[in-house]
Amino acid sequence: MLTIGELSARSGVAPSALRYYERLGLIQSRRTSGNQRRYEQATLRRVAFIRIAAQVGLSLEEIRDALRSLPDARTPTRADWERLSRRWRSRLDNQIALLQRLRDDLTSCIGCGCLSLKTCRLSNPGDRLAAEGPGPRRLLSAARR
Amino acid sequence: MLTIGELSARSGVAPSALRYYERLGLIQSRRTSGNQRRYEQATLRRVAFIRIAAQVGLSLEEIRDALRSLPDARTPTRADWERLSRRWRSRLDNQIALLQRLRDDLTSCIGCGCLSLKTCRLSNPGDRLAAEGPGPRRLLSAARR
DNA sequence: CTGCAACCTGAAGTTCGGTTGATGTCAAGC
DNA sequence: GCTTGACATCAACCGAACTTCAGGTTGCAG
Repeated sequence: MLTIGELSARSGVAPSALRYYERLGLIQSRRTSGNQRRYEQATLRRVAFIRIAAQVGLSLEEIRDALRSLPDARTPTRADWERLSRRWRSRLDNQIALLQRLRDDLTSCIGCGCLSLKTCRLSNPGDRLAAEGPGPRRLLSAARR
Repeated sequence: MLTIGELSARSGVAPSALRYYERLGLIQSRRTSGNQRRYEQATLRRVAFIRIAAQVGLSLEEIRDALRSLPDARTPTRADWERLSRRWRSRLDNQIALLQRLRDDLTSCIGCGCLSLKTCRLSNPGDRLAAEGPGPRRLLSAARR
C-alpha cells in the first residue's frame, strides 16, 4: 500500500495529477480510516501505462475506456477485450506509421542539406504527401478518432 | 494560389485553425487587394507537416521553430539545421520506441486473453516496466523535453 | 449592379490536462 | 500529547489549441 506521496515519487506524477486521474476514473484507491488514499503496488504500473499512452496522443478518456476492461473489471468478456485491443492496436500502428513517415522525411531532408530546395521533400509540393487526390486528409483522418 | 476555404478543404484543417497558425507564425499568406488570404500550393504540404508533428506530441511553438529554418529562411545555416533535425530525430525515435512498447504490451495482453491476471504483463506488477529501481520515471523522462 | 456566400478582424468562449490556493484534518516522531 | 509535514476537499486558475460570435467587407454568378 502506497500513500499518494509515495506513488507520486515513484511514478514521477504529481499528487494533483493522481487525484485528477482518480476523479476521471483512471485509477482507484482505498481510504484509511482518516480518509487518506492508499494505493496498491499495481497502481504504479497502471500509472506508467497511462503516462505512456497519454504521451503518444491518446486522450485520458480513451485511456480510461481502455483500462476499464482491464484488471478489476468483473467480467472482462474476452470478445470485448479483443475488440478494444484491436482498436487500440490499429490506432497505435497508425501513430507509429505517422511518426516513421515524419522521421523519414526529416532524414531525407538532412540528406539534401535543405540547401537545395528543389530536391527537398519537405519544401517540394510535388512529393507523395502533397495533394494526392483531395488532399492529405486521408492520411490524417486515419489516426485521430 | 488557394483561398483559405480551399486550403481548409484540401488539408482538412478548419479555416479558424489556419488563421490561428498564421498568427503563431507557422504559415504565411499573401493578401488580395481586398485583404483576403491567398496561399501557395506549398502551404498544403506545410500544413500536413504541422498536423502530423502536432499529432505526435510536438507543440505548435516547437513546430514553428523547426519550420522557421526551412523554406524561405534566408540563411538556413546547415549546421543549425542539422542540430535541429538531430533533436527532432531523437525525439521521434523516442516516441516511436514508446509506441512500439505500448503496442507490444497490448499484443502480449491479447495473447494472454487478460483472463489470467497472473501472467498478464499489463496487470502484473513484476514485469520489466514496473518499479525497476526507483520507478518508471527513467522510462518516461527520456521522451518528453 | 445586386445579392449572397465566403472572407475579414478582434474578443470572448471552450476543452483538455492539469496546478494552485484556501482551509481544514491526519498521523508519526519527539 | 503536541507539533509539523503530509494529506483531504473544493473552487479557481492556467496554457495550449482552437472555435464561436459579432459586426463588417469582398468577390463572383447571374
